[in-house]
Amino acid sequence: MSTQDELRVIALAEFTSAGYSATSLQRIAELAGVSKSSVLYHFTSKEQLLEAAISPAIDQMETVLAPLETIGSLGDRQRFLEDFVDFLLMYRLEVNMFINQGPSLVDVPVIERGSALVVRLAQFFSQNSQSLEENMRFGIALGGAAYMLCTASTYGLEFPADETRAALISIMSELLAPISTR
Amino acid sequence: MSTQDELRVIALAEFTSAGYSATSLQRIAELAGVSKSSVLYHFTSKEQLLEAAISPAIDQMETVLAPLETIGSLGDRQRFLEDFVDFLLMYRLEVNMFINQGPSLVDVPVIERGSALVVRLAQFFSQNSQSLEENMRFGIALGGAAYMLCTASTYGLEFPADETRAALISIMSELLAPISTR
DNA sequence: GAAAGTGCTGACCGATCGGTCAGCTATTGT
DNA sequence: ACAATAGCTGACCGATCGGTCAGCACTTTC
Repeated sequence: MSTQDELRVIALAEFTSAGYSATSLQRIAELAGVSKSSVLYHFTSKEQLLEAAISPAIDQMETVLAPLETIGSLGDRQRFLEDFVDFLLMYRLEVNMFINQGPSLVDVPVIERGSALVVRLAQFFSQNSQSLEENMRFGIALGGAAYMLCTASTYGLEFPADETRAALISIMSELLAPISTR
Repeated sequence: MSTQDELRVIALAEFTSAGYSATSLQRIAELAGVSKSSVLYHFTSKEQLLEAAISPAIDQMETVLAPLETIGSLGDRQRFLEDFVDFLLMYRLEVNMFINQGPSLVDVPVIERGSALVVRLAQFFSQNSQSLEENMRFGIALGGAAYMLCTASTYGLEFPADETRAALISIMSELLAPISTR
């Protein structure tokens, strides 16, 4: 793995566990075994390092959300939900970072791009409905999944991946059931 | 309201929205219209200000969790859930702070006190059970509620309090249903 | 009315922050 | 053989961080 990739991985892990502003470039450099100057050689600024760390996840989220408006049958919905859960599992660090620290990282372009996607997703799930409970179901499913997927590993709880996936699909489809069966 | 109380309220709001380490004492002082020295007169350190800001919530959580082990009937469980939801609503800023930033604030005494309470609560909901899905249901309910209660106000979504309460009780009791009806 | 205490302040401290820059070494292209 | 480029570094910069301290204004106590 190239130094640049290594730095991106290390930065993402630190940003997620300690918080973006609590993580110094010096700290990232030490964990990677290089100098702070080297970090700033590969990335022009701390903010650009953040962008590089989470933009692949936002790109993938864009792809996953692409077929959103064409969803028709219940099968489509189930398929979409599974794809979305797979996305959450694959990019759980980035998602957790975005969900938990996003509000404090406004004006970072990649964060705003992600926020727009979440808004679009939320609108789909609450379209033609002002129901408070349905909005809350969506928010709890999203925020809860993000929380669960990261604090589990933080607290040392290791779960088998496929079992986690099955449980997550089950819970989220239950949470969103009143919406998808309307 | 005394200056000390004002500082606590302002600090809590800033810590929650911008993050603990991203919030400077200077910023808190400016928002309160006093000098940074004045902040450090009322609170001996930034960490102690954090303690003062969220310890009332942890105290209340201790009170709410006190009857946990004596819960027997389904009525007890419903009553407990409602009390817990009321606690979440009353201290939503503190809970959000604790859930989202807790992992990065280890070794702060009040945070560890809160973590111990969450562990106790999680153990109650998963007692005599190693089921992954039940653990995830609890985590999603807790993390999702914390996320929803704060980002709702962050994104400008204002909901009537009693309706929010009813929806939250409904969703959480559904999420924890497989547990409480075992 | 002196003494003590409360609330608050500006000046100042060392440490650390993100970021710049000149220059070193090693590889690559011609 | 030589120039160019890539990767990386230490020295250094101004700004800001959390925190200390002497002292000011005002109120309370005796």
